[in-house]
Amino acid sequence: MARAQNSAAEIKGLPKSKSNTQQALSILKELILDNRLASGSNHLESELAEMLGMSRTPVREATLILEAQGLVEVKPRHGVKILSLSPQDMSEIYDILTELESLSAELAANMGYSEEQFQIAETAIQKMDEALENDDLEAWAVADELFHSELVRFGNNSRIANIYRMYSDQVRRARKLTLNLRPKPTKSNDDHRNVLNAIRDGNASEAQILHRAHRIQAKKMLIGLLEQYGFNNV
Amino acid sequence: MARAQNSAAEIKGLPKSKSNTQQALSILKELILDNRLASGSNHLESELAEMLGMSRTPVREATLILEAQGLVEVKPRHGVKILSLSPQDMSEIYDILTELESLSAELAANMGYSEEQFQIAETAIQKMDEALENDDLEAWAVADELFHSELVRFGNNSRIANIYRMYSDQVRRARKLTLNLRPKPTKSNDDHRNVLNAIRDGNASEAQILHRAHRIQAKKMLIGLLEQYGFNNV
DNA sequence: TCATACATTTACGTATACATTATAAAATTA
DNA sequence: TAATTTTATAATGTATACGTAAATGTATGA
Repeated sequence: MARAQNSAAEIKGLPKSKSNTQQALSILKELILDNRLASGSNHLESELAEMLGMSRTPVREATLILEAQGLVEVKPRHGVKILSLSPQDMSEIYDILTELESLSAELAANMGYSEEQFQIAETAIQKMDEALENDDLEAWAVADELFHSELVRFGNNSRIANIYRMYSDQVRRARKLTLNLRPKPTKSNDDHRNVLNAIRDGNASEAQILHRAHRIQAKKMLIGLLEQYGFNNV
Repeated sequence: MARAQNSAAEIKGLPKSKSNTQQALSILKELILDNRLASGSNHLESELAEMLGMSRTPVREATLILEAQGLVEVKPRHGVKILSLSPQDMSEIYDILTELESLSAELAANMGYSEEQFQIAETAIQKMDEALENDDLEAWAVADELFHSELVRFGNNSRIANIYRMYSDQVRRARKLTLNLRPKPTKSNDDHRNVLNAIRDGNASEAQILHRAHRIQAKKMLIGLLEQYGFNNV
């Protein structure tokens, strides 16, 4: 049955044939983030394997990795449980990202990057402006995410980048729900610009303080919405 | 060959028979942290499987988890590579822990714990004092670690606790090397006491600031030693 | 001698078979 | 009926078989 090798890729129309384990990983992640695998639900290995058109082995490996990343819990005999994202969970994640991104901003300011290296971040900010003018919140969210990931990259701490990557999926998941409920993020754009300028100027503590403030603000807004609209188990 | 089930446990004399995957995980972790699997070295799955007295399957699962935790890198055809802990790596880890522990201190101060709940932390500090009097650095390190883990527990953020757990192994690894080189940690004890008092008093920003300062100090010392004594690849 | 093509080896990725064991259902007893 | 034991079921954990492909070695020709 080695012919089933690429079936999952074929079904999903994914680009290239990574290993089945990697495919299972990204597909499952996608399903979880889209809430097509509902939070709190349990799924047997064999069930997932069948769904993905591969054997249990790669699925099992994928779930173990997902567990290490905090997206699921593997409960022997109950299948893998999709963990939920309560406001409490989001609060935890936001707190962590606030600290680590702010630190990144601080580190970035001390790195002394050249103007050229700010290109992507600069573009991201511009795109956010454009998106706002066009009332295209989707595009805004994408650009916003790009800015944040650039910031983390500037921090030059690979472990922070890993942690960020780990949680960014879940942040995206929460954001998806609140994107159309939140006020127009005009202030966000200003915040970003100020942070970037502080980094440019090599003003580490300013960069850190500004970014932290921005994050705390964003958290308050998001958690408020999640609670208000009762997304208790996303 | 299902009789090989517990052989690994038997060999190592471990407590109970968790799954082989879990055993492989903890044994490998131990070997890595003790540097008995040298940093930078590569090991084939089959080699590790034989060493642990089990088949490739659980070993493979364990290495995937270890990879997700950042201790190894799985390189197809080259085996799993034991990642090294350069001063740069330790610097990254310390930076992260500094932020997250300081945040924990801040959160802890806002939680309003009762005196009773500080029991363990209080004991830890006392043990650190005793250990210093007896010049027992091992005992000091154990108590110090206990204090830090209590602090993280107080923060009441399960994800921070996870991250902390993930890196604490590596911190221990580095500390092992520097424990006898560092100056007597008398100031550390004072620092801890002050942080705990600030938490007691519900003084969040003070707790945060004190702990951050403590951490930054510790980092400077540790990294300095690592560089000075040339532990470039622990 | 060097480069290139071809053959060989071997480690990995995956499927599958099987052993183990937790759960639930059934049966027994008080 | 309720509690307890037994049995059956089914899902997991593990071993193993095997195809595939990467890395290495070998041979050939320039």
